[in-house]
Order: sequence, then C-alpha cells, then structure tokens
Amino acid sequence: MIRLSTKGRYGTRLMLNLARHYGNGNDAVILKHISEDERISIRYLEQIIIPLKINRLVKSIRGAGGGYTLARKPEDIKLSEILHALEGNCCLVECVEDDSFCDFIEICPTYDIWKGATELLKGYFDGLTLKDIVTMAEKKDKKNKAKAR
Amino acid sequence: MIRLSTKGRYGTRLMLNLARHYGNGNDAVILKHISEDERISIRYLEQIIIPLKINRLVKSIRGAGGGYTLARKPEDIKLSEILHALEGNCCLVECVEDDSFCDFIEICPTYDIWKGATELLKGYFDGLTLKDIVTMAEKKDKKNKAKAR
DNA sequence: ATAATTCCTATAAATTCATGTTGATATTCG
DNA sequence: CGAATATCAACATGAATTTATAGGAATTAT
Ligand code: FES
Ligand code: FES
Repeated sequence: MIRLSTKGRYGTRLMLNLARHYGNGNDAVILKHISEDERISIRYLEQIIIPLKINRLVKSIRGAGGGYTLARKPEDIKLSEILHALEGNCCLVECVEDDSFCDFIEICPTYDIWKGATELLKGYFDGLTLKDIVTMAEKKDKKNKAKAR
Repeated sequence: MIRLSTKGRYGTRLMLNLARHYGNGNDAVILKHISEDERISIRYLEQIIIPLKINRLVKSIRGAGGGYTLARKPEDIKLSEILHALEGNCCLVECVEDDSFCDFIEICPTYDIWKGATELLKGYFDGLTLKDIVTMAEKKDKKNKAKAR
C-alpha cells in the first residue's frame, strides 16, 4: 500500500489544531485538549510532537499554564515541512533520497518512476501552508452548515 | 513515511521482467529466473504473483516447462492496475477509498488534502503502461552504455 | 517415473502503532 | 514556600501489520 503513516496524519492534525488556535490571545494549547479534539492518545501525541519541536515548527512552554504553539505564522509553515519533520524523508521508496539503499539505481527501470511520483507529491505538499488548509476547512464547514439548514 | 510497500515495488519489477520477455517465441518465464534477475526470493515472488494472477494481469502455465506470461500486451497494462492489484487500494490514507475508515470525513480538515494527493498519484500511475516503462528503461540503458564508452 | 514448476498453507522475523509507567524539571498561583 | 500543572525523557509492553522463508502437495512435459 502507498500509505501515509499515522505519524504523518496525526502530526498534521496536531499542527492544524495549533494553527486554528494561533494568535487568539491565550496562545499555548495543551496536549490534553488536542488529544480530546482529535481523539488521539496523549502518549502518542507526546511522541509525535518531539520531531516537530526539534525541527522548530512548534515552541513549547513548560510548567503550569504552558503548552505548545506554532513557532511561526500558519502561512509560513508548509505541509511539506511538517511531513519532512515527521518522516525524516518523504519519498515513495528510500532509494529516491538515499543512493545506497538500492544497489542498482543506474540500471533499475523503476527508479525514475518512483522518483517522478515522489516529486509530484512533494510539489503538492510544498504548495500548501497550514493557513491554506485551515481556510479550506473553514469553507468546508460553512458548506456543511448551509446544507444542514 | 509515505512509502510504497515492497509488494508494490517487487511486483512492478516482476511485471516489467515479464514485459521484457513478452512475445519473443519462448514465452513463459519461470519465477526462478525472475528471482535471479531481480534478486528477490522465489518464495516471496510466489506470494506476490498471486494477486496479479487473480486480477488477470498474468497467466500461469503449470508443470514442467511452465511459468508465467503477461495476460495482455505490455502497452495494455497500466501501472495503476498493477499497484491496485497488489495493494487492494492505492490511497494515501484508507478513508479516501473507504468511507467507514475515519469517523469524521465530513469535518476532517485533512481529508481533502490526502484525497487530492491520492488523485495526483493515481493520475500519474494511470498514464504509464508497462511498455512506456520498458521503453524508458531501454533509453536509460543506452545512455549508460554511451557514457561507459 | 522423473524432474520441473506452480500452488497452498504455515510460520518466523521485523517493523509499526499505540498505550502505559515512572519520574524529573519548569512554571504559575495562592 | 508548597501545591498544582505541564512538558520532558526513557523505557516497557502488546497488538497489528509487513516482510520473508519454509515444506510439501498438485500438475505437467519429457
Ligand atoms: S527501487 Fe530503488 S533503485 Fe530500483
Ligand atoms: S484522515 Fe480520514 S477523514 Fe481525516
């Protein structure tokens, strides 16, 4: 299966949650709230947020009243950065980014295929910022509400 | 990680191997040869070829002198078909093809993102036939040989 | 009959996914 | 100060999935 890991999926939702709460006075969001919102166990979120912190996509505030915030404005964080932080690399097969993974890159007839697909995906994720996604979600929400009326 | 499973990778190489041997008199290729060519264990190839057979992408000939051939001409087999046969579905996250996988598709802000990415990939794989890939590989090979001269 | 080859089922090994445990450290607030 | 709140860190554990190997039964050409 070509599949995005749960780390990538959950991490993206985590970041979107932070993006939605970004810059409304009471900044820091605690993992417990995100856990409840997104229905992901706190323990797992703790693991997932570590690489996001290391890659300076989120800032942590320790102690009582603490929590997490985005390190930058939502419009300055690209989805590709998030996925890259969470996955290390973001290629369909290792050899696309690690020459030593396969022995016969020079000969391999599929290498260029997987490479092409990987670049396609990268371009897509590169063109999306957290703000874009939040905006999309808000539009969707509006539509849903209009429907329900 | 966004990653193509080994099944998908090995299966594609298997099919390409069959494509290269397609229609040159002595048709059927035995797994042993493919195993040696591609350096994949016969046992694993046996498992991988089952869904390819079920989806009528390859034909098998049993017994001594038997082996496998493509069920259709290489130009009539799309990469997307191969991957679909091997993976069941070929989406970045399950919910894109299985509504019941996630509970909140209607609300989920990331659903449309993953769906968009999945469709991008599908389009890419849909536009490539085995023949295309073999042709690409031959060109690459020629180039390599020219270089080595 | 014999050898070659697919077919079928079981299972071992490795990795990913998700939760749990324990306790340390930093911060706010009364 | 002391209590409460949260992050931080290092493991441990078990379920699920993926990856890979193994043994032997069924089929066919010679
Ligand atoms: S799959 Fe990596 S070089 Fe072919
Ligand atoms: S990830 Fe499946 S609906 Fe959001």
